Amino acid sequence: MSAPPTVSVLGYALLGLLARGDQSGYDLAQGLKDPVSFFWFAQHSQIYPELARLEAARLVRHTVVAQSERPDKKVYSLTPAGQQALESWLEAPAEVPRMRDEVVLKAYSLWLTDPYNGLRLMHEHAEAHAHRLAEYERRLELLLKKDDIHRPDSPWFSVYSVLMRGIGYERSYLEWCRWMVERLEGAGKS
Amino acid sequence: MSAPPTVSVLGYALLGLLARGDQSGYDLAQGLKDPVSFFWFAQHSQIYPELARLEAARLVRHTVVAQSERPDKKVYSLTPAGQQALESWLEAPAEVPRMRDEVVLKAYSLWLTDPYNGLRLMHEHAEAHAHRLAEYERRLELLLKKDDIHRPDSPWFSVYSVLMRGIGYERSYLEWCRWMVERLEGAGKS
DNA sequence: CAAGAATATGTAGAGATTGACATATGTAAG
DNA sequence: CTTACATATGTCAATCTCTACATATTCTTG
Repeated sequence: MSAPPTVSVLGYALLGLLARGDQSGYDLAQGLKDPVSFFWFAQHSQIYPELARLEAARLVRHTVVAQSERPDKKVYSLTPAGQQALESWLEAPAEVPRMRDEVVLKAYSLWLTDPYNGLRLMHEHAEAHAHRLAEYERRLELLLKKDDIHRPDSPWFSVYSVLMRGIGYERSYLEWCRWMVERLEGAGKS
Repeated sequence: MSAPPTVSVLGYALLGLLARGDQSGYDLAQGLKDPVSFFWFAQHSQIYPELARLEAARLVRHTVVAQSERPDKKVYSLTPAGQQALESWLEAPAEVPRMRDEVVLKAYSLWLTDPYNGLRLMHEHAEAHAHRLAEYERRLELLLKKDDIHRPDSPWFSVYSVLMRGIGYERSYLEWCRWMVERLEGAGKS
């Protein structure tokens, strides 16, 4: 009768990555960059201790793999208990996510300052989101060539899912930035 | 020659709220709920210490106001230095916000589990976002009756701005949830 | 051969955040 | 009269997160 191990959300993120294949902490840190970073992220300094905790809870285990051309690495894999923990988490309801967005927070005080400041801010971020959107759309195009993506039990379906959310997010953000630019330009004859 | 006081983002959120009018810590906690909560939030246990820090840095000051029908309160107001700090922050560039969204993180592992779990998750969140969207749209309607909202130096312009972002966000989230439901229903003949 | 970049794993300290605990007043409902 | 609720302000401990520090290997570039 052990208490169900308390796993942080980062822990579940790592378990979810490991469910797609065994990886080292370094790989996981990279994996949290590429497609995943827009909905979860962490530094390696957070990942290594978290892996140790997951291992102490017997949700993952590792084997040391010697590499001739690189430093040795610890390759982690899910245990059955880890798989089970991941599935229980998936079945549990999730809070409606709350976001913290410093740009929108600035928008809330933009009335205090010269419209030019807002204009600059919105131009910069329009560019950043346009860039991300283009990148996500490029990936979607590649992804659509697979037919696996339509089967909900395929990991590619999940990649497809989160990519669609990323595109929706970036598109709506970009639209907002452009709307802001219009508004601020229309009035900013200073 | 004092070093420029380091203010947390929460600190700027509070300064931004105080720029709209003097308030108590309790009021600020409420203010961080209503229109603001979708882009920033904090508990009162974070707000009171932060106000103390802002006051130590001379960016705000307070006066105790006795109330006959309620406990006394401390009403905070911006100092000139606080106003200045807020404006400097507005002029500084902002990082492209990264989000942490547990729902999308779950979507990334949904391929591991019965489509029914995903379906339930997406139904729940579709409802939550539809509800928020309706609320924001209701507020927008009220707001559009004001004509102040078109002047970028009016606080109502800023409310308009963040409301538009909120609507864009909720709308794109809702669309995604519904898209997910379609996908999962179409395949989930188990 | 020296410097830099990518791989690889960790620790330490500071700061941010949450949830629980703590206290006090006044009003409204039962 | 008792309970619950809204107002009002705070502290504490645990956890999460970030930045910087620390070390070691191998390959590539100059």
